[in-house]
Amino acid sequence: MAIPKKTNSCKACTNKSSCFRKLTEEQLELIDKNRLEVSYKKGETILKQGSFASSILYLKKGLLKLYIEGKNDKNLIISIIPEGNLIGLPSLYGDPIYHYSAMAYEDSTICLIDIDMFRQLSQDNAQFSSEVIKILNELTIHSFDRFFAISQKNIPGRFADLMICLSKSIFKSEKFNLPLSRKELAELTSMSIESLSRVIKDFNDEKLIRIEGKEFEILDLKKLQQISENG
Amino acid sequence: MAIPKKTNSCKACTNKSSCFRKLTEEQLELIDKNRLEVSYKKGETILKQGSFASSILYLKKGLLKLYIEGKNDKNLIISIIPEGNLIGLPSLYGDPIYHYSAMAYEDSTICLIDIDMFRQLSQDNAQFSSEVIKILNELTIHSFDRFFAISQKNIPGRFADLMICLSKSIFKSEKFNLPLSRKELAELTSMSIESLSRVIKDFNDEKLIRIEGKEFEILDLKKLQQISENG
DNA sequence: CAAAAAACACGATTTAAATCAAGTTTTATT
DNA sequence: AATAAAACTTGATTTAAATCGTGTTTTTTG
Repeated sequence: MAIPKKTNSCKACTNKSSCFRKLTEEQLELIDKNRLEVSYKKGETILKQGSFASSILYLKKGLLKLYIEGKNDKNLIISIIPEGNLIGLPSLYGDPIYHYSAMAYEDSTICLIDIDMFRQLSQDNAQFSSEVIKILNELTIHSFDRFFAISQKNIPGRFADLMICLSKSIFKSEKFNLPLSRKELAELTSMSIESLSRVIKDFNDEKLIRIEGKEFEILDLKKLQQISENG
Repeated sequence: MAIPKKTNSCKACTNKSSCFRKLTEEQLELIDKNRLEVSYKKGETILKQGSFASSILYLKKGLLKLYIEGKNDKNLIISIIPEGNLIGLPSLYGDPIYHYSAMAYEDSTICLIDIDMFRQLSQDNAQFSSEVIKILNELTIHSFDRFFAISQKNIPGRFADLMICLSKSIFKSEKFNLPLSRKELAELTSMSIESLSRVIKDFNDEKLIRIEGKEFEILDLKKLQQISENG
């Protein structure tokens, strides 16, 4: 974890989370004054499941995974989070501990916002509060989708699902650079590394995708969607 | 669906959801005046995934399942809901459709609360709003747990998990009557009916549980927890 | 209450995917 | 740049769990 430092201001932050747009200028300034900005290197742990939830985190720059830690290295990735998103909201009210861990997939910049201040803002500003609910609900719905795919679909279906999700929801492009190892991709789709390797080869051979190292490109979205549906 | 009728008042409702306790008397009366009370028979569909979210539902009496509908009868049960709980909150802000279906496991009574009124109350009453967030977060955390169990644990582990969850979270007793068919229990644990049948037999033989028809009793919680951990 | 249908149990067989094994490529380290 | 280590690929084998087949019990219905 690097030494805290601040750059820019919340007001000037171009990709801020939708809920912050609901704040008054004074409220945004309050956050700005009290936030801490921290840099993490690729692979560093940002949040540890089970620790006290003292902050809501804002991912200013980078890419990370949220995951549940189980026994014997059995991890379950809840979600991939691109920049502009909040982390830790499920700990805002209720049990004041973090329910998942977070790890940086690439070098990332995080703003730490004191959770009590965040709570106070949700009490003072109903618009902000309902936007927070909206964000929470989007995470819930997204995790239901993942839940469904992982528990009901076969290997090609799950991988097609992942490709579509990355392209549409995360990178918003049919071509993207994904800084994940095969091990991490396997974890993401709940399959073994070998099965992942095979499905990549198959999809490459059938020209559904083009994967070279960390370079991904969707070639046949229609067919991928079909595989996702039937799988 | 039966003809709407009302019994008692919200004020007198003994097992009301925690968020309603945060309302003023006037606000609670407002709900009371505008709510509809509907009865459902066992097996009836209460909510249909994909339909317009016009109400937040309150389960006054009964037991139901929330589930995601997939293709080819591939359903995924999100959660079992005992009385006193709200249904449809993930549709409060954001996409105004229901993201899951709900079916009555036993004869149930539901209060329908207009979603716009519910939204208005969350705008007017910050305490209410934060309690709603708390409830949403509990659902999220609970579904993460289920997510993890189903995607990472083997059959005995998943079934032990279910038994512990039913006993501790739903029925709050080591003895309970569960009005579910084997098919529904199988759906709940993402396994085939035959596998479920076998694990029930095994657990019965090993005296971990006593299951006779719909009568369930936990006999050896310690061992169940061990199986859940290792599975 | 009898007949039909549905739910359930359980052994045999199949199958999807994990594990194992061995080689190759890429990345990191001295 | 040479060596070691890690990451990745690919085929062979194993295995957990699904499916299939059949008999039994329970529930529903005319």
